[in-house]
Amino acid sequence: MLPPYLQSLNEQQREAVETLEGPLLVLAGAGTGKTRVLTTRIAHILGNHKALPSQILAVTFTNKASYEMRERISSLIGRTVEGLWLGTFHSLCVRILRRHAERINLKTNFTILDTDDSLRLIKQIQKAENIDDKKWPPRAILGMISLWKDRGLGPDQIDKNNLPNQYGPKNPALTIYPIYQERLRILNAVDFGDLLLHCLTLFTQCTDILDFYQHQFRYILVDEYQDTNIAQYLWLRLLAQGHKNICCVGDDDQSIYGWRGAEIANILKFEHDFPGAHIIRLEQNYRSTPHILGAASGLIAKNTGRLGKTLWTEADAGEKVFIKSVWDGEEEARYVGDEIEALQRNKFSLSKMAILVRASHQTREFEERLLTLGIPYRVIGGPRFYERLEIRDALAYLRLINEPNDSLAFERIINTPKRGMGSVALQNLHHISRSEGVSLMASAYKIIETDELRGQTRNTLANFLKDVDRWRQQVSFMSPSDLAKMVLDESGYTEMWQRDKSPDAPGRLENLKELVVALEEFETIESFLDHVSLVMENSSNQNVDSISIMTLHSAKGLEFDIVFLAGWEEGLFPHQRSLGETGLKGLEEERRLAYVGLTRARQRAYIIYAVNRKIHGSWQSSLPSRFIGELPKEHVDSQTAVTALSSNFKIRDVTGPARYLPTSSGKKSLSSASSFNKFEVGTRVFHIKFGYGQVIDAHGDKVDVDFEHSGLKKVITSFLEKA
DNA sequence: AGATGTACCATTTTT
DNA sequence: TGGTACATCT
Repeated sequence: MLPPYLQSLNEQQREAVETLEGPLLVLAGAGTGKTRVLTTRIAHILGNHKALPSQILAVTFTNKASYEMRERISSLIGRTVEGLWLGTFHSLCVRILRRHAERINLKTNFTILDTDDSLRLIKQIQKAENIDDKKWPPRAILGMISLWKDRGLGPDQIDKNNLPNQYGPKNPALTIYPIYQERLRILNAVDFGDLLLHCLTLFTQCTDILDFYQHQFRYILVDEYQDTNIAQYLWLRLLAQGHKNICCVGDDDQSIYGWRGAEIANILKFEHDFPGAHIIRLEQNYRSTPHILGAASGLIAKNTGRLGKTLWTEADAGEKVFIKSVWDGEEEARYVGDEIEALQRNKFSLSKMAILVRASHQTREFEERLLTLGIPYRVIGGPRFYERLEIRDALAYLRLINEPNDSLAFERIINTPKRGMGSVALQNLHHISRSEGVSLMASAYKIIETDELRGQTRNTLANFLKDVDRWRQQVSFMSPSDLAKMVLDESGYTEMWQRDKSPDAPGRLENLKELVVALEEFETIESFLDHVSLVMENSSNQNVDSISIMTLHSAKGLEFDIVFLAGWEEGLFPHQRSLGETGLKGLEEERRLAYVGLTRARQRAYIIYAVNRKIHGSWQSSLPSRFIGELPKEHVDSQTAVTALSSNFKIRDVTGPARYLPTSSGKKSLSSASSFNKFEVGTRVFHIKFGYGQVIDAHGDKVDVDFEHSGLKKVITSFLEKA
């Protein structure tokens, strides 16, 4: 008799769950239930008492995925599970490093720096080393260093004769990398990449520790294997050498993190790395309609070097992928907003819809439109709570209390609120810090013993140091939440915002309160800071039914009934920068991204492209994305012709920018009988804003309507419904 | 020290 | 277009 959780699986899924011994690679296409396989597998291992929770190591791509997996496992086996090693690579590495950091010359209370801090640090180094930050922006330097780290290379492991980059041999990242690592050590801090790198160092240098974990983890499971980078791959391979029970789930067609060092090659050489590996393919798609699946499959077939899967489904045909051409970004947002409202009227819930964009700045126009329409939305992966100015300041206070050598935190708050410690005083501290190789805090202690600073500045600095000392002494007597509240009050930070007359000051005070509340859930400041640096989702996940806006990258692993794919234009998607340097490789990754986007949709997918787009304040005309042309005709419903006409009409409306627009190209004058015939003269129509009315004149997709309440208006047919 | 003004350039994607 | 780095002002 099969346990109930196995009964509902198909043959391949069940095989993937039940093959418990030896290396296993599950090649799972989009929407084939790979996450389900992973959770069921863990439940199965636990249910059969094959292993204790602590003997299972499961790696997911996001923290959110971990939470969801944990919940599903609990519901499958009917009880909560404690002690699983379930998390992202990063969170698992933190867990290990917090135990053993001192073995590799790192203090266990290290701070985890985010990208912002890393950039500031690099900038400081560039200044000190006289490296032009115009020619070599810190972002580029950090990108280079991160890439090395993603490949598992420390500063002393770089092959100077074989630099894998486009910047050439004079690349200052080479100089900066060792200095950067040394500075991090002084700060007692690590960056994202270090988490993996230090963990690797730990495993290779301390064989007893590696032994211990190799023994402990009897079952290793990895989700989204196609997006592991070399460092993560090495990490996994080391740990898997013990029991060799590693189960990786992935889809080469959904590899979209090549730019971050992910290697599809990892999935291709799995058999080689783990001899005797078993391979299972999941090809039955349970998510999308055949039209959506057909469009996506046709698109991805243009890529070369695929492992190749043939997805199929038993679902009913459903609707074709809908392609819509619009005049510009504004109309795009308007169109999407109107569709959303129409769908809402048909009882679709907002939480089942998503707007997916290529680049995060595209979210803005949609946000504005949804705000005016009063449609609740949330931007996934957008500006986050913990990235707000006031929260970062407050966190800096906590960081400094937790680790006084965290100079970046020190620098952030030494003059916030204003204490009269200006740039001159700070430069003095930096000078000492650099020449003696100590932190800013330590430099401050030194300088107040001297006459380097003016009397008053010296006093304020001395007082600040006393304050920090006092706060540090309270750590063991107060809860993190109470301590934070006290620190914010005593430092004058709260007061600073209370005095501030600007309109956003009250909101900031609210956020600070929210931070204090959030802290209540944590036992130590350190655990809270870990949470902040590793967990990215917005804390304000209200229960309001709302539509999601996000980038295609953030949409990975998610699914929605209705998906709006916006901005499918050459240059934007595929993005110009992905084409330039990496050529075909870049293009294929963009195509996989398009594939990921399409396959998020269960019932209906819209693809939208604008004929004109504003870039850096000036208008540019754009061509439809080549991906649109690559979609099999039988699976799409295109309205290109309608829009060509609409462009001509709209030029009259656009006053300034219209000058820069090209005259319409011949290609778009193809006619399709579909949409604008619907609204012939005399048709009774409904308009969202103007209500009911009658068409009195029609030209192209623009019609004159006599509305019962609003009078004569010229409107676009896409706003209209037949009444 | 801090506030105000001006010139310049550009972020594609994120654990 | 809008953010930010630097220069100049009070």
